[in-house]
Amino acid sequence: MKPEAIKVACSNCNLRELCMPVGLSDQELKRLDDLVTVRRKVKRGDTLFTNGEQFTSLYAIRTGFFKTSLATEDGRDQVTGFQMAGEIIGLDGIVNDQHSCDAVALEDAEICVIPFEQIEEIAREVTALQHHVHKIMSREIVREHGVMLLLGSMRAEERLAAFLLNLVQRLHARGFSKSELVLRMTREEIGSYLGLKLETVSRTFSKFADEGMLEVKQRHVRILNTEALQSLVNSSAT
Amino acid sequence: MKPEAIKVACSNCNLRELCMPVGLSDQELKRLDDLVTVRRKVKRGDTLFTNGEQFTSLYAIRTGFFKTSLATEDGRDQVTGFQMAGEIIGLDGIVNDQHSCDAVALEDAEICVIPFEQIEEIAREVTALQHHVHKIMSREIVREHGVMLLLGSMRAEERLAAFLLNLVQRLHARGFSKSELVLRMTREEIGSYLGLKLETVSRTFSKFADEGMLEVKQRHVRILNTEALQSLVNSSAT
DNA sequence: TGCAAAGCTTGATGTGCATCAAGTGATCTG
DNA sequence: CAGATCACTTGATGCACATCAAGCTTTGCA
Repeated sequence: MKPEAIKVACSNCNLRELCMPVGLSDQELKRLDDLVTVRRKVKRGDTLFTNGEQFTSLYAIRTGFFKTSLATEDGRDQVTGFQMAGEIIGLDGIVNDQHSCDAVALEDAEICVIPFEQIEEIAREVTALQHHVHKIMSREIVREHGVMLLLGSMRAEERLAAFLLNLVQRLHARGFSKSELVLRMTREEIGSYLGLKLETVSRTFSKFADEGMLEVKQRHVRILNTEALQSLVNSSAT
Repeated sequence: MKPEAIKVACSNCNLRELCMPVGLSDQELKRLDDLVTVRRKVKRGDTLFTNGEQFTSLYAIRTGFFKTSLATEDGRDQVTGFQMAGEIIGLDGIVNDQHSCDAVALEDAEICVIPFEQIEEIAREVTALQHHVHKIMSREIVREHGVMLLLGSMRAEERLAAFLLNLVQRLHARGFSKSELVLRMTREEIGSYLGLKLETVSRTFSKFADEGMLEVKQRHVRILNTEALQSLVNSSAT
């Protein structure tokens, strides 16, 4: 079955309100359906795009889980984000017409391919889409500010607590539990994102478990004391 | 003299090519002139906008130097960037219609106020402006990826070297020296940006000077060995 | 212009996280 | 399903940077 054979339309997508503007007229919705013509499956471990690759499209995640990361010639590797259903990736590619990071699926995923030229074309006509695109990009900028705060001023425990709370909050917004989650990434990937070594991540998980804040079984995490985690995050700074 | 009394127009601004799209027709340029109707002076130490303040406009820096920073209730303070002439600030405010960081002038500055609603309106008609706005936001996202790499994986010397090279490169693009610069910010602000304490910043400056890579007299810095700094940045990662 | 405050440097000491290392438990694959 | 690989945990040790402290220089303001 060719990808085109799947009925692809934003108007009947149950993730629409996550990745597209709401409150559109029927006519505007119809315009929107022109945006997405191709869906693509990405297997776990495969890349959606890589650094240096030509930029043509943004990608809306329908299912699955991604990481984006930056690799330098000298062997550094920084995970810049983890993305889940309803989130948009690829914004880094706009400025130079080529992607500047890698996007790798951490579990089997399905994504909507949204050619950026079409986004711009339709955004000129549909004000709500135009504004939505601006908001998505602004949101990413603000998110990264938060990561800078985390990397620049927090200690290991605070970083991991903030990370877990953020993850669970986003999952909750998608209908999952407020307190239980399955990590899709390794300790090393968490560490890379948080500016820590994998051993430190592991130790901190153990410490949280010892203190009764978490239950940790490999990648299964249950949060037992959200408040305690929260107060770790906004506590004691210099 | 009221601000309006100053002749304000992008079409005859010598910074145009830094903050606005190039290659426009005369008619498009005329449209662009509608964008900026107000210039504002900001004294050193004054804020251009603050966290929580309603978002209405982006700001193009004509002269002067700014820092943006994030302050949390618990006393953390993270400098998220330093901005100079030709750069645009305020993008953080779009997503929630209010600013999420503070922008403070580090020297007397003059900025162009660009109401965001007008940007969106004109961007619908002038494709080049639309694309330009997207690029500016994407560039900021990519820049922050770089900062994440720095904060997440570099040691103190590497961070400071990367910081200095970035600053001097941006200044050079504005016609200043490739090797000499005057820092507009304190050691503490540099430290906040780089995730270091001011003492560490100071010591690292001294170390670079001892090794003959820099000449440092307070805020006056002369780079004596760019290559050495550069090779520090892309060296020895784990 | 003179004093206070702010900014910077440098030294001594402490500590949070990295590094090195070894072993166990999960997961993949032929 | 057996062996190999990968992921994770935990302990011992080391080091880069933070912290604490003191003195110096520059800047700003009465």
